[in-house]
Amino acid sequence: MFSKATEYAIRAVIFIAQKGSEEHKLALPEIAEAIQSPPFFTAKILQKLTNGSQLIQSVRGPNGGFYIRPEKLTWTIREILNLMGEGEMLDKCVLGLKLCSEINPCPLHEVYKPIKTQLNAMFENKSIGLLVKEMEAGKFSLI
Amino acid sequence: MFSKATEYAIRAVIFIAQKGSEEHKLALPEIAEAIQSPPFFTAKILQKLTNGSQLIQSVRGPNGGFYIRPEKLTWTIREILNLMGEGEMLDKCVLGLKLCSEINPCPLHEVYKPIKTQLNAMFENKSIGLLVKEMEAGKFSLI
DNA sequence: ATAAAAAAGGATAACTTTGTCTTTAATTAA
DNA sequence: TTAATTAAAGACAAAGTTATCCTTTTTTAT
Repeated sequence: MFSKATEYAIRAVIFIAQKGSEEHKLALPEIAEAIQSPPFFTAKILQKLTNGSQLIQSVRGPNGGFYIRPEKLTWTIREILNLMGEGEMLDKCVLGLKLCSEINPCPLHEVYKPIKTQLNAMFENKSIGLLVKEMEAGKFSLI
Repeated sequence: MFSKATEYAIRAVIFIAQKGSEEHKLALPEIAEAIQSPPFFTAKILQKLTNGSQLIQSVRGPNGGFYIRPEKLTWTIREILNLMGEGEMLDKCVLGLKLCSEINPCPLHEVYKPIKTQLNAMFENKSIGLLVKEMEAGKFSLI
């Protein structure tokens, strides 16, 4: 459904939100280990999430690492998708038609419409903070 | 959601089913034009759909081209996905976790479950023949 | 038979994604 | 102030995807 990069991004953000804080930053090797992702590649991905939007924070040097500011916990998966450049996937035609729309629908348009609505709802309703809370409840895993 | 190759494959099959027959085969340029795909690339894709499964038939030489046997009209989009090697996408974890399952769920597993069910139903219920009938009803487009 | 038409098959190129490595810059602790 | 630590940045490599071209094979019509 998504690229590897985006999958790693979502998992990393959830892990950082759950285990990190300004007082206890998480270093790259720990993150990559936790979400089972290639460390150097993960570094590149995290840069996308720090640079413009500062969805996550990074600090260099000893005891440096990554953490997320509490106010960012209201952000949703959808925001991560947007930052990774895959947000539009949720708007696009399932058959890749450029012109697919209500007035010029592809053969799957009508069936896919309610599913697309639910996909959008899923990614827009699940905030990072909510996911962390659910993780704390002990039910979920990142590997 | 799917690769370009798979998108082209689905569109091509629908077009061939709708406009072609053993008596009136469709040549590659006509197919590529109709579904707005790159001709040479489309040729490669159609080979995948002829070779093993013979989802579509091909005939070389003058008046040759592609068509689909009537008995193949009961096949569904899911079969096309399988032939294109993307069928497993419908079974996989939305976060790409290898171990995600009912007993080791990822944070999105529960929300995604009913959506995945609907995606599977969509691709397994829409037979090629049904899609053609809906196209005939005049509502749908392939470009 | 021969020429033309069409797909099949193979080679290759362009581009993207994924992944790794090295150097640089920033920060901290001693 | 110095050394160690950590992310940032850039270069690069490997693999996969998308796309094009060329030659071969098959088939048909003449």
